[in-house]
Amino acid sequence: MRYHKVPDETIRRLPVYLRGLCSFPNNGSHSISSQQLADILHVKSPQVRKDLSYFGDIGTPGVGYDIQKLTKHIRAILQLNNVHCAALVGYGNLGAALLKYTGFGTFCIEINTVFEKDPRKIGRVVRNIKIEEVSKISSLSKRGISIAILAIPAAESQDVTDKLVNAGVGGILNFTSSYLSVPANVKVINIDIGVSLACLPYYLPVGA
Amino acid sequence: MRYHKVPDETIRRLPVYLRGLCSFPNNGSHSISSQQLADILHVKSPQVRKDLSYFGDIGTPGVGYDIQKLTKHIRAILQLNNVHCAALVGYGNLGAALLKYTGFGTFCIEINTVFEKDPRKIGRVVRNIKIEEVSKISSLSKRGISIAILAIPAAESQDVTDKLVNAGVGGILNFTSSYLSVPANVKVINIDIGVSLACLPYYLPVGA
DNA sequence: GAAACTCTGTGAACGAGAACTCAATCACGG
DNA sequence: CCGTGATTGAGTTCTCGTTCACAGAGTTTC
Ligand SMILES: NC(=O)c1ccc[n+]([C@@H]2O[C@H](COP(=O)([O-])OP(=O)(O)OC[C@H]3O[C@@H](n4cnc5c(N)ncnc54)[C@H](O)[C@@H]3O)[C@@H](O)[C@H]2O)c1
Ligand SMILES: NC(=O)c1ccc[n+]([C@@H]2O[C@H](COP(=O)([O-])OP(=O)(O)OC[C@H]3O[C@@H](n4cnc5c(N)ncnc54)[C@H](O)[C@@H]3O)[C@@H](O)[C@H]2O)c1
Repeated sequence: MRYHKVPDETIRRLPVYLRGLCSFPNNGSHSISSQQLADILHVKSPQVRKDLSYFGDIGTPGVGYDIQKLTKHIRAILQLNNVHCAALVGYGNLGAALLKYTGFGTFCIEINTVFEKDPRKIGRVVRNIKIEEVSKISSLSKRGISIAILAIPAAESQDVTDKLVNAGVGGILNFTSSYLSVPANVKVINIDIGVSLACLPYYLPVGA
Repeated sequence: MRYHKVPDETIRRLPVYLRGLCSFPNNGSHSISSQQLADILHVKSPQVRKDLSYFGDIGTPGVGYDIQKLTKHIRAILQLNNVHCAALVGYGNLGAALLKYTGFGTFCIEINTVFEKDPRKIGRVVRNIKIEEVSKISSLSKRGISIAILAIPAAESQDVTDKLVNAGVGGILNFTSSYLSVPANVKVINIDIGVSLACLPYYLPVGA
């Protein structure tokens, strides 16, 4: 399923809608209006309608959106209907935290592969996953894994990225502070915690 | 120092510029052009000039930007000239990773306070920081701490946020998946790892 | 010291995304 | 089966941010 031209911002909101729908109190009614959805998620209701309208007529005028149908529809758009396996590269401070986290299941994503460079960590088993050495990255395509999470030092990131791309990985979540150079058909999403934190002082009252 | 009207996007790029300047090979030349800076950071050169021009004449035509002067200037804009102490709330998987991380020093930010709810963790000392109980949050204003990092379960986030705001905190880095309701003078920056990860499958080739 | 060259700063054009508005649509009750 | 009320979907406007283009300031060269 691919659609004409959908803003990236819309895609970013879809998982948020999904989470909102899950937590919506299922008191009798089977449907939810764009206004109710907007209230939960703290966006405006025209925003919700516009976002959803990119993907065809999902709602019914006068009623709203059928909760189950909408949920399934959003999952289909995001390709979250079947479980996606993801590979974690770098089992350090951050990598360990991500691996222990169980919340990605909401989005049908499961880390089931871990790569490391440090020989002392290779071979260890965490949450039933055996930590493998980085050279095994090339086997990702065979295993049908096309999502990777990068949690290694910045200096090594481009090198490992190239290996991931060669192994057929199509989406990378990058916690590194480096810019990753990838072919056009590979999607990188960056999370730069340091930069986000560094922005905060700007907004503080002067001298605080 | 406060400026007329600067786009949030510009502020978000300033820490990136800062990091780029630090890593710029200091081979003889004391200055750097908007083009060179743009190349390092993978943005366009007019973007760099526009961003910097919001804050007055920093560069010199025909030459570029004096590296030292520019660095100091950006630090001043972001209020990163003196060290900011930050409080971490929640010493779980993610909190522990953040506390161990040493990279925030680049931006003059230092986590020096940790709050927990779990009695088994309270009192422990990590990296010379004694983990305190959440009720101590109210003492933050006395200690001159106005930045907090939220790494606790979503269910508790609004409650703790209210306490932080009452204690005079003006900036919150929120790793929780909840929307935080705060007064207008408090800045919240959200990092929702789950949502970022959930976006990736959309961009994969269909059926991958 | 003038001419040629380099690079900044900024107003103006452009584009993307958010918010607004309203006609078309559907459920429901009489 | 038609009128009423609710709510969607989409065309339009508005806002924000990026890109462009060029005038002007500074530097170097001869
Ligand atoms: N709180 C945080 O932990 C935090 C905050 C902001 C940014 N980051 C960024 O996230 C990344 C990871 O941070 P961290 O704190 O977990 O670092 P870390 O040093 O604790 O862990 C890095 C791990 O990657 C492994 N590694 C190194 N090179 C590798 C390679 N080529 N292939 C596979 N594994 C390799 C190391 O052995 C180590 O276990 C860094 O880029 C860091 O800047 C982390
Ligand atoms: N990889 C990750 O760890 C990850 C990924 C995505 C999102 N998150 C989000 O980050 C947050 C923290 O995740 P985590 O994995 O570290 O969870 P965690 O359960 O490991 O840690 C939470 C910690 O917060 C403490 N806590 C609970 N209530 C508190 C309160 N009121 N005051 C102070 N401390 C309190 C708990 O005692 C615990 O130590 C969650 O909201 C989670 O959804 C984490």
